[in-house]
Amino acid sequence: MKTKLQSLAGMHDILPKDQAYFKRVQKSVENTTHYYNFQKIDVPILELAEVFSKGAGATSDVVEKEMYSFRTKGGDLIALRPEFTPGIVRSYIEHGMYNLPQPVKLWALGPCFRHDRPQKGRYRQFFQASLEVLGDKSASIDGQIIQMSYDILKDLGFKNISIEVNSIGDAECRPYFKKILTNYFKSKKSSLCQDCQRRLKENPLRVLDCKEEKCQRIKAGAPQIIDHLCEACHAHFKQVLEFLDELELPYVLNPYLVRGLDYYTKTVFEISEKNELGVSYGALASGGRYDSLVKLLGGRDTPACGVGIGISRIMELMIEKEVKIDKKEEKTDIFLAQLGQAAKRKSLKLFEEFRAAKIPVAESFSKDSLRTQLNTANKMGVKWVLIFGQKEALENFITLRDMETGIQKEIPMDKVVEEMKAKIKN
RNA sequence: GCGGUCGUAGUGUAGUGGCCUAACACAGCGCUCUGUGGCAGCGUUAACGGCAGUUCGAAUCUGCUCGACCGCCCCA
Repeated sequence: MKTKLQSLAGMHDILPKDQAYFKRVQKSVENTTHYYNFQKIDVPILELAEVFSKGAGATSDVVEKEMYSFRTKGGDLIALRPEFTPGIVRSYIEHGMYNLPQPVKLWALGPCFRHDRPQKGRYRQFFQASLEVLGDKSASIDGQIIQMSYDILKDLGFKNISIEVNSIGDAECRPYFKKILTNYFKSKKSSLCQDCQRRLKENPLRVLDCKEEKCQRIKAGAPQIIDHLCEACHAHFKQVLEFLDELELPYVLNPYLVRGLDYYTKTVFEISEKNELGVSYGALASGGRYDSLVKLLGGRDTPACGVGIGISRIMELMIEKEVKIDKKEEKTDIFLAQLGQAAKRKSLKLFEEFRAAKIPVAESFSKDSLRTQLNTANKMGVKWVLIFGQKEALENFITLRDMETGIQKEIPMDKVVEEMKAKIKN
C-alpha cells in the first residue's frame, strides 16, 4: 500500500450509484434527436491535431493551451478531441455527405478532453453530446437547435433555464466592430480595471464580460455588435429571434456573449440553469452557427449550426439538486432466500427458471442464515422475498414474503414463476 | 498556465509536538443463527494522500509533490 493509486487530475469515475443519471441524460438526448430526425454518428476520440486547430483558431485557448496533443511514433501530431464539431465536420467532408439530401443532421455523444485547471463542473475528461446540422443556412435551423437543447434540459427536470443569445457577425462585419470597440475602450483605458486593460490587448470582446463596477459603467456606453452587423447577419439574426418568439422560448438578448472559438459566425447562444439568486452553475449547453468551418477544413462552402451539451455538468447538477429519476428499470423486486443444503441446490435451479422467464432476481446463495438474507434483501429494497427452506423443498412449495407488510403466503412450486411475473407487472 | 484554501478507515467527524498501540458514529465482514429484515448482542476489517526535512519525539511544524475545491484565464 505504499503507492496509492488515484485518478489523474480532472478525471473521474462515474460510479454505479450515479449510472442511472448518466443513462437518463443519454436517453433524453436520444429521444430528442430521434424526434427531430437526427442520425447518430460516432467519430474517433483521436484525430490529427490539425482537425481541431484549423478551424478553432490558433489563438483560442481551447486549442492553444488546453488540447491533449502528442506525436505518434510515425511523427503525426494527433490530439484527443476537445469537442465534437471539428471531427464531425471532417467526417462530413471525408465521406462526401454533401451528396446526401441537405441538410445533414447528426448527433454524437462521448468523452471529450481539455487540459485546463479542473474545478467543479469542469473536468479534463468530460462527456458531451453534440448536435450538428450541416448544409442549411436558414435561421430556422438555429431556432431548432436551441429548441432541442431547451427540450432536453426541460425533460431532465430543469426549471429555471436561461437562454442567452447574441450574434457575433461574420468575416464581413466582425473585424470592423472589433476596431470600433477597441477604439472606444482605448479612449477610456485609464478608467478600466487592471484586468480589463490587459483584456483590451488580448481579447477586447472580453472586456464586456467584466464584473468590476467601474468597467460595468463604461461598458454600458460601449457600442454593441448587434448595431454593427452587416445586412446579411442582421437579417439572419432578426429571423432567429422571430423563430425563438414563435417557439415561445424564454431567451434573453446578451450583447456581451462571445465565443472562444474562431469558427463561430452569426448566432451564438448559451443555456444555463439559474438558482434562486440568479447565479448560474456554468453553461449546460452552448453553440451557434459556424458557416465558415466546413470550407476551412477543406470542404465546400457549407453553412452549419450546432450545439455542445455538457452531459457531465448536467449529470452533476441533477445529482446535486437530487432530481428524482425513475430508477425502476435498475431495481430488482424479488429476492430468493434459501435455507439448508437441499433447498440451496434447488434454489439455483429456480433462479435459472426466473432468468429464462426474464425476471431479474436477487440472491445471496453464499449466505446460510435466513436473518442475514432478509437483512440483505431489506437493504436492497426489494418488494418480495421468496423463502425456500427444508420444509418448502420437501412439500414442494415456496413462501412468499411481502417486505412492506410482512404478510406471507405459500405458493405451489410450479406456479411460482408465473405468479411472480404477474406481481412485478404492476 | 498563475494565485489561494484544504487532504485522518468506505462515509461523516474527533485528535493540532509526547497522554496516539490514533478515537467515535454509520457502513462492511463474521458469529450467535438451518426459519424471518426494516434500532438485537458480541467480535472483526480498515485511515493520518505521497516523499523528504526539523526534532530526543511528528497526524500535528517546514519544504516539495499528488489530488480536491475556490478565484483568474478560459470553457461543456
